[in-house]
Amino acid sequence: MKATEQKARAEDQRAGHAHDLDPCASCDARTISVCNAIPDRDLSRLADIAHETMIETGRTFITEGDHADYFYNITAGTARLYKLLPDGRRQITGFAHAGDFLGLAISTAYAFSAEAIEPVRICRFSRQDLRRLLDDFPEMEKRLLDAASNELVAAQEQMLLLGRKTARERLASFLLRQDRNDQDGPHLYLRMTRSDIADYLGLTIETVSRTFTRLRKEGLIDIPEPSMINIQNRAALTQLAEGLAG
Amino acid sequence: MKATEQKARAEDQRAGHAHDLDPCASCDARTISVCNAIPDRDLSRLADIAHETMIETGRTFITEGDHADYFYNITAGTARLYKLLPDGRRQITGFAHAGDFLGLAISTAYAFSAEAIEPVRICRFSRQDLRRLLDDFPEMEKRLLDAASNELVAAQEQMLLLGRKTARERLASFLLRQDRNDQDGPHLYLRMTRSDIADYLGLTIETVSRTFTRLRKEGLIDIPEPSMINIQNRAALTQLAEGLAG
DNA sequence: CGTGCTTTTGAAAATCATCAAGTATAGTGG
DNA sequence: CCACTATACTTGATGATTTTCAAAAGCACG
Repeated sequence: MKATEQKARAEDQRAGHAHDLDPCASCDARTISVCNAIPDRDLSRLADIAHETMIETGRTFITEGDHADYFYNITAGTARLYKLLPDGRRQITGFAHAGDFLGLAISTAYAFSAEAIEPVRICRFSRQDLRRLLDDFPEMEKRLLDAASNELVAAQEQMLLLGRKTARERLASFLLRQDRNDQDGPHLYLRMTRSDIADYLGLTIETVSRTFTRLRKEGLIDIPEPSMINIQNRAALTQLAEGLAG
Repeated sequence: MKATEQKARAEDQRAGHAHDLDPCASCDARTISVCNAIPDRDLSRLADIAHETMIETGRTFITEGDHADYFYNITAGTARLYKLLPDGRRQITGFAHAGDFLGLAISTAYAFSAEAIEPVRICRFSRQDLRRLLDDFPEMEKRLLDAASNELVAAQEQMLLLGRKTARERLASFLLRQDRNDQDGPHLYLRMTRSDIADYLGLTIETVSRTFTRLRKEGLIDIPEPSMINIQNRAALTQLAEGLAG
């Protein structure tokens, strides 16, 4: 075991994660990630090339344009993925959660940056190591293809939102999507700021705020605090998200 | 050989394509498509499950929401891929050319519709047949993953365009991208209408037309006829596409 | 030479952005 | 415990880009 790996292991134990000889076997995210394609008896192969690290809130761990030497698997937390224009305009292309992988880009450079918006735990693989692993476990390649296909579908849905939906429709779509993904009980907790939401939906923070207020006044949602939303009228919100309401 | 396949073969010969015993071996699109992952000696395996068809201009051959039973490989022509909102608003998510594959969606339904905007030749595979082929030729799965990764990068770039670029910047980006893809000599020939361009860039046809006119008056481009564009000042257009110019 | 379609151009309207305060909320240090 | 600061969020007034509505011009086709 390399020193860097020992360090990562130690960090992880401080974070309160018990480990036997095979950290991948006890990984919370395994069953929901591409790693599940590796059979139990071969998990040590995976652990040998995985490098687990904690990323504190606000830290950028992938930078658009950098040489894409590593592949990442998020095992806890949330990251925002974004692209920048030279003058600072930002487009958030998605939010990554436990089970998501990043850095698939075949090209030599990352196509986006990734920054933790709450503490994130990542598993890092070098591209070479991953390539060898994929050669030995074709099932994992299938999983990656499935995951990439799903991301592509989500990206197409987002293009429809950005290109053709109004601010109200964008917010309605966003809330319903968040609600579907994050099942945190009756409330919907937004892990991102208004600024993140704006840059994700192609709007400004003012428009996001105003639109939330309007949806609240119309009784479609309730906002007990800025990052907590209750959906009050799901039917109306759904109609709105599909572009069927004023 | 099944009757339907004989019919397809016959159609194809009418279209002027010579065939030996193995149509995949003589396919113009093979070298630029995922089919290239199949070694020459196994091409008959591919040909056995492929069903080649001509699609006339204007015909929709994939409908969003339909059960995704088939996988398609475009071997000639151009198709527009789009999503619709119930009230008719349309977002074109891309244009597919020879070598592109469609219908990767893992989910049971197609996420978009596909319509020929000039005569298109497609190779159709049933999902089951393809699955078996992929199991036997892991290299093809790798190719699909590479292709999906590239599509994902393009989709993220398009999200930046739709969410954060002005009309001028969108048109500049569009023209440069088209120019990079279609190397038809000195001119850039647009295969799609203004309406298609508008629905691809999240604009209206009027805005597209006005913006083209303005770019022409400023000397960045020349428009000898509506579907033919000459880039006059590539540097300025590039600056504009990156958001660095007024 | 109409007829229908695409494209272009003009004027008015609307949505959303920008500019500008003002209000919460959380964290810090006295 | 209370200012004090920093940050996020909200709200208001104004403005600009883009859309909508409308019509004319250009082209292909029968």
